[in-house]
Parts: sequence; C-alpha cells; structure tokens
Amino acid sequence: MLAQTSLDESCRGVNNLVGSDIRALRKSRGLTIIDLTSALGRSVGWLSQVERGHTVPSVRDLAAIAAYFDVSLNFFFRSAHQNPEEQGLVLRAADRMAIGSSETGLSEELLSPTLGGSFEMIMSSFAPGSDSGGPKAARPTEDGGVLISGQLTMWIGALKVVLHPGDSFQFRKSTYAWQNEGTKPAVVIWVISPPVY
Amino acid sequence: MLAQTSLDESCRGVNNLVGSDIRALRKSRGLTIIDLTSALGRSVGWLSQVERGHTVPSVRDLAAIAAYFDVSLNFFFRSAHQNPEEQGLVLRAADRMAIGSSETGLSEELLSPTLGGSFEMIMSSFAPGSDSGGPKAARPTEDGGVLISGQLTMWIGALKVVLHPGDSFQFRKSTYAWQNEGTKPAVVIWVISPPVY
DNA sequence: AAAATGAAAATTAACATGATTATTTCATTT
DNA sequence: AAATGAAATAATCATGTTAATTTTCATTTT
Repeated sequence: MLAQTSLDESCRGVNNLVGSDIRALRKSRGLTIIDLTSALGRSVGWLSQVERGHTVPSVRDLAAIAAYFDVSLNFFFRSAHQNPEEQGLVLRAADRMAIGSSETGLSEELLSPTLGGSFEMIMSSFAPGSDSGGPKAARPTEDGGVLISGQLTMWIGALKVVLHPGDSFQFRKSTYAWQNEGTKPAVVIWVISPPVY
Repeated sequence: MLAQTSLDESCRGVNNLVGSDIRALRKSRGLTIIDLTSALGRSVGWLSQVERGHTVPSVRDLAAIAAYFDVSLNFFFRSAHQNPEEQGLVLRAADRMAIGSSETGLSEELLSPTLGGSFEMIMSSFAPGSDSGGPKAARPTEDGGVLISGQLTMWIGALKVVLHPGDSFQFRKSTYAWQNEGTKPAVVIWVISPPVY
C-alpha cells in the first residue's frame, strides 16, 4: 500500500502536467471529453483519468493525441528533465517548444509553462520580408504584445501601425495582419487570453 | 448643431480614453461609482458621464482622481499627442508611464495601451542588489512573465528559482518575492490578469 | 454653453431553481 | 496497471426574481 502510493506519487507530477496539457488543449478547442474520446477510440472514463494524472496513457495514445492537436509528441515532455518542483511554474529558455501551424516566416514558441492558465505567453519571430498574407480572421480573444527587436508593420482592424522596439499593442476580437519589411527578424512577446493552443 | 457635434467629437477620443482609464482604475479596485463619487464629492451621474466621455472633468477633479488612485496626472494623457486612431490600441515606447507604488529598486512601466482589457502588460526593471523585502501577499490574479535581460531570483510560493534571460514563469494567486543578485538591472515583461492598476 | 445635480428609468449583477450536459468514480474486465 | 461502462457527482445552461448599479435626462448651477 505504501509502496504503491509512493510509486504513484513519483509519476504524478509529470502525469499531471501531461494531463493538464491535454485538458487545456481540448478546452481551447471547445471539445468535450466525449468529443475527444470518440475521435481517439477510447472511453470517457479513461480520458478523465488521463487528464487528471490517475492513469498514464500509452505512447501510442499520446501520439494520437499530439497528432490530433497538431503538436509534437515531445511537447508534452518539454519540462520533464527539470526539477519537478518548478514544472508548470517555470519554463527554461532551452526547453521552449515551437507551436502553432507553421506559417512560413513566422515561428512561435510557447513561453507559458503550462497551457492551463487564463492567458498564454508566446515568443513570436517574424522573418525579414515575410507577411501574414492578408488579414487573419478575428479570434474571440484579447491579444497583446511588445516588440522586443526588429521592426514590424501591423494592421489591427483598419489601423496600420509601424512598430519599433519597445512599442506595445493590445486589441480585442479584431482581425489583424503583419509584415516584416525590415532586414532583421521581428521578435514579439505575444499574449493571448484565453489560450488558443 | 453641426458645429457642436464636430467639437464634441474632436474631444471624444481623448475623453473616452481618460474616462475608460478612470473606469478601469475604479473597477480594478473593486469600487462602485457611488464609492468613488462619495470619496470625490461629486454626483453619481457626473462620474457616469465622465467615464463615458460625455463630460470633460475639470483638471482639479482629474487631479483628485489621479491622487486617489496614486497615478500621475499626466498618466491620463500618455498617448494624447499620438494619432487618435491608434490611441488605446498602440502605446509607443516613448509614451510609457511609470506606475505602481514606488518600491525602491523596482520600476514599472505600463505597456498596455489601455487599462480596460482582461490582462495588463508591464515592463518591470529590478535594480541590481534590490529585493522585494520578503514575500508579497498573494493577489487574486494570474501572473506571468519573461526575463528579457539580467538575472533574477524569484520565490513563487515555496519554490525558489534563479531566472536567466529567456526563462518564463506563470502562477496563480500565489505569494511571490524577488531579488536581483546580479550587477545589471533585471528586465521582465510581466503580465497580470485581471488588471490591478 | 458647458458642467453638475438628483431622481426616474434602464441596465446589469447576484441569487435561486430546475433541466441538461459533462465529468468523475468505481466495480469489473482486459 | 490500463481500460471499460454505468452509476454518481459535478458543472453548465436557461430561466425567473430581486437587488444593486449605472445611465439618462430634465433641471439647476457655474
């Protein structure tokens, strides 16, 4: 009894993280447990247990989930080698993972240690000469950001602005577009609330 | 009739910004219009009109409001010289205002163009050798940040972490403390949801 | 002429209630 | 130890009710 509990606990940390990532991914896409399990061919009870770290999903299942949500399999283990105490609270620069559909010219890395929060921090790098290819559909979110380096032209709704380092922006449920007319990557700390990944 | 409307409209933009700043400050402190007006000695109807840009408060009233909320008077006009179109959406680096109680060793500048959003972005600079002087009481907020430069030791609840540039963190309703043991300022892009200023 | 007031009107927030859906639990099987 | 399926629990949603807050506007003040 004691040995079992101890073993459970030793895995609980990482399992909880994987589980809450799955839950956050599912919720950010507006899916119920039923929706996801029917897509995965697993039972409702099973996913409930997985999401709360009571059951360890097989690698095969995890891979199916990762594919379904379009994240890499190792995304779930991005902090696994870190001190368990700080998992979910701190994300080291070296452990950041790429996320988002790979728009050409845009690379995004998740800064938030967990997906389960009320907002999500992302480091976006816009390649020189790249653009969004027209306005992106408005999301039901609030977005904000700070330009860290480079130069970036943004369209927020009907407004066009040229951002320089240190400039910041924030908007709600608006279409937006971007273009990097400079010669260096434009790096933005981007905040989205609620999370979309 | 036309001339009146035009004059009204020419002021509406900046008035709306001042008004919504006041409203956001009031809400972030959990006050009702009645609470604030009784502190100011003004009527409820007046504040309602001020907050929505229908009435222009006197400088004397604005100063009283600024003092009450512990912000500078020019805080309300931080973007006044900018293109009206981008006011409330973009904040230029040069227009950033200091906010927050002036803890020694910590300087905070508001990055969010408006206080009315669901989260607030702040640039915090922690002076070399400074610290928070013990843990800060937990707020009913979710906090997150990225260390841009320098080095910063943080305590999040019981966890102690030494952050290096690029490291990020996020926590909910937790006590925290900080200390800059380095020789350079530690600069953090800090996000708070919901806003507290 | 615009600001300020005060009170009526309108809107919004805070609580209950039941109905519905979603999630968790757990005895059992794989 | 993982996985299932069904019962138990919990969360969500629509609805109605009341209280609190905010807006509006006719009037007064500066």
